[in-house]
Amino acid sequence: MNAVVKPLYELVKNHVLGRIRSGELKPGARVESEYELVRALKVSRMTANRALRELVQSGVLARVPGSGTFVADLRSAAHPLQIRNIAAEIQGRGHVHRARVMLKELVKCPAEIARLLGLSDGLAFHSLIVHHENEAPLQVEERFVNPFVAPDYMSVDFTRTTPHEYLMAVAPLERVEHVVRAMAPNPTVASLLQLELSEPVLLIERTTWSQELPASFACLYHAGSRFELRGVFSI
Amino acid sequence: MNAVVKPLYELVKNHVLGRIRSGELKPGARVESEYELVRALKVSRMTANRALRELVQSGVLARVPGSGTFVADLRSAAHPLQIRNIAAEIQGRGHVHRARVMLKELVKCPAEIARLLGLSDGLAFHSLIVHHENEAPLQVEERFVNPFVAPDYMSVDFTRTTPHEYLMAVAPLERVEHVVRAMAPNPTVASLLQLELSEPVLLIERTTWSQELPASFACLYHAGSRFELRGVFSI
DNA sequence: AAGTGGTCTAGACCACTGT
DNA sequence: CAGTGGTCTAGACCACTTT
Repeated sequence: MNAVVKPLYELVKNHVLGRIRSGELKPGARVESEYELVRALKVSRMTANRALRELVQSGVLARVPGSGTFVADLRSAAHPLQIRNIAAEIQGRGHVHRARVMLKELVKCPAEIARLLGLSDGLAFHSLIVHHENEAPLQVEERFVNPFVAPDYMSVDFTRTTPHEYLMAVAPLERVEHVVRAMAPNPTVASLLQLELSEPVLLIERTTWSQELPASFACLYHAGSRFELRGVFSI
Repeated sequence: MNAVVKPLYELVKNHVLGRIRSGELKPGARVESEYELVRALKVSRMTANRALRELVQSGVLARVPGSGTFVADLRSAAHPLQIRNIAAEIQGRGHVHRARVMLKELVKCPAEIARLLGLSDGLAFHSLIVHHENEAPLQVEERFVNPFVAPDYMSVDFTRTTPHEYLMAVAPLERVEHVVRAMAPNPTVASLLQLELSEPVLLIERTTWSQELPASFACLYHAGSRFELRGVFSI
């Protein structure tokens, strides 16, 4: 096993995250000041500062100069610019990612998707996975994969590797296309995300190309109340 | 007035970004080491380190311990959230765009927005416009504008020029930040979009910077059933 | 061996908030 | 006024990659 030596600022982050996870600190509650962390954890102020700054960056905390640091209203954020995978996203927030594999099969897929993936026989790998953040369902990922691009897809353990990670490894992405929309969930998605049918869902449809071939088509469903997309442009 | 003093690490980031934007540094190219930046820009190593670390975080650079810092390969040619002009969008589909100006006023804006726009007195221009496609409401645009960036905002005829067009004309964009989410509409938005309260809405919150200043904050509401965001990445 | 990134410290000055 | 966050410095030690 790897005896992982965590950086000090990670320990500081975990100290704060622990108090939030345990319920001791609710959204809006005040967090220790940098000097309090310095005294309590015997770290330098720069280390405490980095820990708090990164927790702000990942959306866990909010800071008000001259006033204090507070627990942010819990809402997930993702970065469409970096095509990150959901597991890294969740772990970056210091939370636990768990994937539940609901389906993993070879199917004759709908005609529209067969056409999108350029499959003459319509046969594609199909997976349905629910990604959890701290045991709360965050994303339902339904994916159709081109067998010619990723022939070993069925033998991957998706509780350890996300489909996205696997696809990136076997066939580097050339092109990604996204469609984002707001919609009401269908009963299956609502149930998997533990939502009422009236609660809006943010859907990202993602098509990827690799080796000059359409590689996969994914529908990523998220609870509107627990997920947001963030992006930055700079010129 | 707003005498903006940029943090040193921002200047370091801009130094590197400038060399990338100009084309001097291509993806894969080596960037100055931390010590080189220390010597060249007369900053401390911690400052150079923070600048480079944040550029890694935003996907611009990649670092290899023991080796060096490099321009990241995966650059998005287009953003999922393209800077779109709703009027051009609609006209591009061969349809008729019409804007109804519901509000155009100078207001004391909410504290959070005043902070975002860097307004000490909290006074900002405020507009509320409904954009129609062939007489059907497509987007509700609520916008707060920094008077220091666009002092003539109140005299613009928004039935002829969109706020976005006007802002682009008077002050070229430097940076845009987006947050996208799915939500249920509030009664005002539902009524303006002619929606049931149960129909999901796609909200884009957009903050723009110009001339080194926060220029505007906009909430763009769209009927989930009539609007989607599209984007492409290429490598 | 020299260079590089990763981390950490113990100070410092500033602007702002709250009392 | 004391407390807070925001930034910055000039050192330091370490593990790693490159030469």
